[in-house]
Amino acid sequence: MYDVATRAGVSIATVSFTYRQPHRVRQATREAVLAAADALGYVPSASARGLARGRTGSIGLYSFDYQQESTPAGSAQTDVRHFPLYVDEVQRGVQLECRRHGYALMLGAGHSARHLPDVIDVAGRVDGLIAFAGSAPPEAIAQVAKRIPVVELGGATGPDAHTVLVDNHTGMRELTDHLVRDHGFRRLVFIGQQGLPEFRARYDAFAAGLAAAGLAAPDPVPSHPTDDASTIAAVRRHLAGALPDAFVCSTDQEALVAMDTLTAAGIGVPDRVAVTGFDGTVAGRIAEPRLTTVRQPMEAVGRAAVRILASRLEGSAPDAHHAPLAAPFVPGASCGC
Amino acid sequence: MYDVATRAGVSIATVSFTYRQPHRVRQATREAVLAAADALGYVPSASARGLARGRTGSIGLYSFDYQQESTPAGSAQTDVRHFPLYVDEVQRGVQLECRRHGYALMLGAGHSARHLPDVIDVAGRVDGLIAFAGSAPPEAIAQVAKRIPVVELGGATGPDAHTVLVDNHTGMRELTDHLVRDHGFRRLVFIGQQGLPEFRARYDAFAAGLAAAGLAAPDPVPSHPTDDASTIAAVRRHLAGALPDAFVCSTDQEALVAMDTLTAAGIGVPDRVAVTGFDGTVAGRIAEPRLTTVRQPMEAVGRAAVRILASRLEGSAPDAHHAPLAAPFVPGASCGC
DNA sequence: GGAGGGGATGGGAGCGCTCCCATCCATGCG
DNA sequence: CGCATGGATGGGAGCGCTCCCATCCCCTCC
Repeated sequence: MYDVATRAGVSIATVSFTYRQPHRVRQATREAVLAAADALGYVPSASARGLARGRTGSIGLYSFDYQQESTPAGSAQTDVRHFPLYVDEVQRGVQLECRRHGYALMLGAGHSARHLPDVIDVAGRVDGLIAFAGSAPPEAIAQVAKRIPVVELGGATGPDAHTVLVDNHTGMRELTDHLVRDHGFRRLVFIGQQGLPEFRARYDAFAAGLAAAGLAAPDPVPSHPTDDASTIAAVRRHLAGALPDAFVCSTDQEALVAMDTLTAAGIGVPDRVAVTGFDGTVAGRIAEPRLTTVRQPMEAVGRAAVRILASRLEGSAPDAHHAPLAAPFVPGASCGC
Repeated sequence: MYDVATRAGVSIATVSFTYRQPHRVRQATREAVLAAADALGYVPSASARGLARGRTGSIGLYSFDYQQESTPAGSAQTDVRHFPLYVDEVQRGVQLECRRHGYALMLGAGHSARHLPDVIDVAGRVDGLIAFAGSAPPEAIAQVAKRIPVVELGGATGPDAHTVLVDNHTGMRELTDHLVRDHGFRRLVFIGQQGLPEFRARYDAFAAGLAAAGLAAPDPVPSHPTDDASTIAAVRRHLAGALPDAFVCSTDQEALVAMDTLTAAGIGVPDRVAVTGFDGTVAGRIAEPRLTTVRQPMEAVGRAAVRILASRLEGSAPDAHHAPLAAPFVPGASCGC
């Protein structure tokens, strides 16, 4: 910048103004500065700018560090890793909305190796942060939230905790009703973790559906969407005795793994047992059989998250309490339809 | 940091050392500092660090600003926009490899609205940049390349221009041979732009294939992968007279649009005309009919780009001249197979 | 022709952190 | 018991930019 100023015959303040408040600089001066910058190949330092302004102009997205390696070959869903997961589809929405608002997007992920930029690190680089609940320690997220606006996807709303509301209940209830009413299933097993509000909502809807049919809801069988081994174990546990009528999974990812596990064990889906998911990922859509699921508006979730941050950052009134986004039940073939 | 230092009863230098050179600080001191940081909810400023160190620890990815809006409903491939395109799949590779190396990833995109962070802007925030050829003005990329290492995907290699080499020729040649030899096609039309080296290589391979069969290669029909309208126009131009035997497209995206256009015009693919693509995107894989194409190792391309930057940034010797990545011919159903 | 105004420009103090040196302290040795 | 030695700290000068003020210059108006 000093060089540019020298070359243009102005002070560094003027160079700065040329970029930040162009209207305050005379046309001729502005052109001279830009010409000099061009000739010198001036690339402004975002670090310096960020330091001086106190804002970086970028938003961070912190997500899971899913498997680096591909699924072992041989499984029916081998290709699954090449299709966008829930996280990826939300990310797309975040990306698009960031562009629209003119924010750069900083990506980080945790839960694994050493060198990884952790959530605090990412937080230090951005004006606002979007994080998937469970991707980072809650304390860390809370700490960050005290400094910059944070949207925790799948988390709870609180004083300085924002989230994008999705109606997890209705779709799962419909799905459950469908299994019970239309298919006449009685023995349903629920697979999935209960750690996060959104997952609890899904189980609750499931349980409510069973209750409405006069059935007792079994406890959820623990499994974690990012840990396939846990899902496999959860399914295997039910292969011994009488097979249930259906495995209702908390996420598509788990449902796909479940289908794989069953198929590998020689148990046909949906012939001998139904499997359902939740999310509506591409992988589930092209799986064979096509997954019965509840489709979250993933891109919309990502976009909404950015909008919340943007309104926070720009001081404009937040969207008030927006209505939860709808997540419709989407019957596929994996339930036997 | 000042507060942390005060609270821990040390100087700010010691706080800094605690993070950057932990081994130089006595254990007890280190713990005191970390405890204070924790209690205070200290979030280090990456801007300040970046400014002081001269490096940010992040890598930038600059790509196309594809359509914000979804494809108009009603077309057979309506869903295509929801599947990862070439760019997305490369991005996945970049993301994964960045994580592995401990870099944060900064995303930017251009070619549209006003507020968008442009390539220079992104460049100012990172230590190294990966850009898709054609996503930003060549001069801008050249300018950036003078300051930080840049990998231009699909671009040419030069003095301070890196790129990831992909063998565009072999696969396209095989594809062409397949159409001519196995299907006996004679009238082939090539659709695609010629602006970038990789696209030229594809056309050249196509032309070489025809030449080997004693056929004259028609000039490529201009079309741009990110501008569906141009592709539609290119196809329509050939609907009047005798239909060609096949439309050989420069990218999957164009091939999908071509299929759509043909279907909409009542011309069955592959019954009345064959269509082929290039890239091997998910969208092509699940299209109906499944697209005959050449599959680029997209994730590997992204990973390789990061590795090149990493070696540049860390001073280690670059990978020497790596062999071009292979891009195999993948027959589908859209050619009539 | 001079005063008054307003826009254009320059000065300069930080922004929060890193890292080179200088300083200091605790040991071990003569 | 004094001194050399080496590791542990503190001081402080920037890193490149923004933006508040002060200054200056040119115009307009009386």
